[in-house]
Amino acid sequence: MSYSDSASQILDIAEVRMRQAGYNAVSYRDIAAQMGIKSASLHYHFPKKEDLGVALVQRYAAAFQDRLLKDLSDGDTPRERLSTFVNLYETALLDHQLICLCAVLGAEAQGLPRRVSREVQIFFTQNIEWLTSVFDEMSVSNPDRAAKTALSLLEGSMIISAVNADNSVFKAAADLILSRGFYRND
Amino acid sequence: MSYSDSASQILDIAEVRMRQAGYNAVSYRDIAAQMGIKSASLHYHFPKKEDLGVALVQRYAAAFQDRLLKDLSDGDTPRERLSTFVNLYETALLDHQLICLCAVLGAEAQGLPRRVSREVQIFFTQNIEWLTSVFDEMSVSNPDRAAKTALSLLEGSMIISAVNADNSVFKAAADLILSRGFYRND
DNA sequence: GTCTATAATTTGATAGAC
DNA sequence: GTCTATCAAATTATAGAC
Repeated sequence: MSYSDSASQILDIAEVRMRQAGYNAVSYRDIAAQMGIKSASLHYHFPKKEDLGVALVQRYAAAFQDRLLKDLSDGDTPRERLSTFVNLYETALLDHQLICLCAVLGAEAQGLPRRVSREVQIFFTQNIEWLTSVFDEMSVSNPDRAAKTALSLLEGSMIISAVNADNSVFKAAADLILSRGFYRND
Repeated sequence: MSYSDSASQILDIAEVRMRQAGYNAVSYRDIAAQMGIKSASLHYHFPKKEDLGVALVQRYAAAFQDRLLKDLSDGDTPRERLSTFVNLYETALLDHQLICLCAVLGAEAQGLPRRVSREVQIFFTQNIEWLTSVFDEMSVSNPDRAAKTALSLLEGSMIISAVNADNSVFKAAADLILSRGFYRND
């Protein structure tokens, strides 16, 4: 999926706002104002808000995958790949002070158009699958469990860190995921 | 803080909707419709929506503390107290299919009135402090770190479990928190 | 405490010209 | 692709009667 310059700019503005304040806080009027155009023009690119929401999550998930592949190197150990994964979340929080889009939308999923919440579900599922395969290579006794807890740690700690303005919460989560104790057998 | 019957009912309805779809998805009109009264009447109890939001989080946090104290027994070991804490979250998710109110509001905190987001912050901070004291009694090497990761696990896994309609994510998080490996030294 | 009436604003959305 | 013009609906909120 590729977008025009205008469509990309719409998605850029919408993404920032949505990651700060949620789906319902994003309005065509505000986006258009930031772009210096009229809100009616946005409907040319995304006829319904639902279309904008779906495109946003799809682009976000694709960009996440792209970035992950670019940051990975051929000779990386499973543990290094895990670290790269965690770093993607860390960069978003520390450099851009933004929570994961899917954490925000996931929290209000029952109020979203189904097409949007389905994309969020796909993002979580793909992340869990990717993490499971990494933990599997690390010979963790229960890779699926490790993957689910690791993703929960990242998403949950982002939220608490942002609210409390305390990055130590995220760092504690990231450290735990990368610690030996995390994937050691019980 | 105590509320009249009407105020309590308003808060009840608002809480369910907010935990499903977020702050902006709650409207005076919808609440009034469910109560069989007019939306203007709600302003007698909560003049501004911000007041409703603040009252909601305060009541939620107080009810959480009350329930925790009631569920705890005098002879409980630290480990049993931890289990009781986790059970509060588990009950909300499994029995009522609701995410923690503060997880939802925390995710969109940057778009909330400051008085509301401050209450969310207080809830998180108090939970971390309570958990820290429990982990401290368990002789965990870093109780603060354990508390922050435990809360992150609970909040994050609730969101993912709800979106994916897969309670195994929450169970994996709960199991990890209560496992020996979680609070073992690295 | 609840009502009627009303206001001001915002919002998503459409039709049709350029 | 963007504009003007317009709309219907929703939303928060207030004033004043009952």
